Amino acid sequence: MGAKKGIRAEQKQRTRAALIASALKMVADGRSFSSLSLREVTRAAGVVPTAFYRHFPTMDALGMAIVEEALPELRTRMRELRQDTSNMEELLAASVNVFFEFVLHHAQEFLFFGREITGGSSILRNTLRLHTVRFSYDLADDLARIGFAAHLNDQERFMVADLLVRAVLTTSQDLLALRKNPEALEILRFRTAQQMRLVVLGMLNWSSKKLAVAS
Amino acid sequence: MGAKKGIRAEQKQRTRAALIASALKMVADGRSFSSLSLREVTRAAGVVPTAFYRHFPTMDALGMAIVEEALPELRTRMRELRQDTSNMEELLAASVNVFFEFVLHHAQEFLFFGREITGGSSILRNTLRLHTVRFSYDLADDLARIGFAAHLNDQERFMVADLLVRAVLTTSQDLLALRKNPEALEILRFRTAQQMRLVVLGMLNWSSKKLAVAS
DNA sequence: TGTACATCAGTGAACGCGCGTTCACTGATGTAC
DNA sequence: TGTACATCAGTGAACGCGCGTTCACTGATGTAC
Repeated sequence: MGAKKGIRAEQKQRTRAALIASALKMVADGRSFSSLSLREVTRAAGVVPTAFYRHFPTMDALGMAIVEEALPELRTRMRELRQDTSNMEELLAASVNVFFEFVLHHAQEFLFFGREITGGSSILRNTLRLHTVRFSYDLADDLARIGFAAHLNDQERFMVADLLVRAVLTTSQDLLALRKNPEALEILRFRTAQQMRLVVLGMLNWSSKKLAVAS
Repeated sequence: MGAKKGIRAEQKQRTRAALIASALKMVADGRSFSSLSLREVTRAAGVVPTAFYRHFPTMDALGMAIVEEALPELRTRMRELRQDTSNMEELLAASVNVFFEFVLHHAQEFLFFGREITGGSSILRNTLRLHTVRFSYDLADDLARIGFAAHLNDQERFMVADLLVRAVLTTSQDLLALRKNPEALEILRFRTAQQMRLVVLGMLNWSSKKLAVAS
């Protein structure tokens, strides 16, 4: 690993990683990103405050770097998963499992995302929302391609995808809160899979007409 | 209004309201609650910093006061709504409408809730999560009572209620972002109602068995 | 390979500023008689 | 009603502290010849 970048470049990259790791750790420990000070972050990373500016112009820029390092990977992972599964029940289970594993393996990053998608920095907030909408567009595309949603129009497919994405993404915070409790984690995983199946059931029975149900 | 509390008590209550209003305004303007300083809040409220302690021991206590003043009211409102509607389609439309109106009329409070349910103060975060779960339990109860979900067991009814509550509550941030754009607001309202109808459709067709669908 | 110069990641002192909290206070409001 | 004392919401000075950012610097790494 690490091509012939030179000793200086390697060391710089190590410091950059330490700054990111320190900020992530503090947010994962319950702090909000917008209350972190540049001095705290550099102190935890073991460098002097002014060294920060060699890597990022502002704290927001550091936050953006965290987003861009994890979310594109999850996006690719979820799309690939949907390329080669033909059974709907398997697809649902696999989606929930891959998502849960990814979140658990990137726990600090997801605590950060969940916190900051509604957080105090508008640039971070908007970037995270944009990434979320991208997941929904991807899923809407795949729904059209796979064929289960052929009886829906584009707007309706996006509506379904948006609901699925929201339902799954909002579990990530609960998921991480239950990280140390395998039993509760299984209950959440089961319920999330049930909810996705419920949505898919609704989709399969969907018609644009109103429900003709009265009590 | 304002019984015989005495001049002093009235003035104290007015200052307290000014502190809450100042904090809400700053959060609604994009700040995160945990980055607000006690001095900022008192400055905006027009009192001296030390006057704060006559009303709240800490900033967190002020945040808790905001939660307890709005969420119980919404809870009551939603429960009452579900008491006397027998038509499912009407019930869905009315739920979305009442929720949207309530959020739009308590815009600052909901910007605060949406921000702080994942925010930096663990006591605020946990209190907001508790209130959310209460909404789900209420809805699960009502699903059992109304009778559309008689073929589901308790766990399944909670699962459905949890999905509906999440789906609706997570729109509140988008809703508020679109506050000044009636056209986009209508699109969101329409989509949210569609999503609730989709979930209800899934519920009506629910069976605990796996989906027997392959492409 | 050896030398002389350039680059630049990280240093450390210094700055002015807003912070939360303490404390003794003031003076209008409330109460006991 | 009038008086004398008690209460207490809000004041204002003071404190020590951590903050972001500036600046001139050092010395190891990189490069040109």
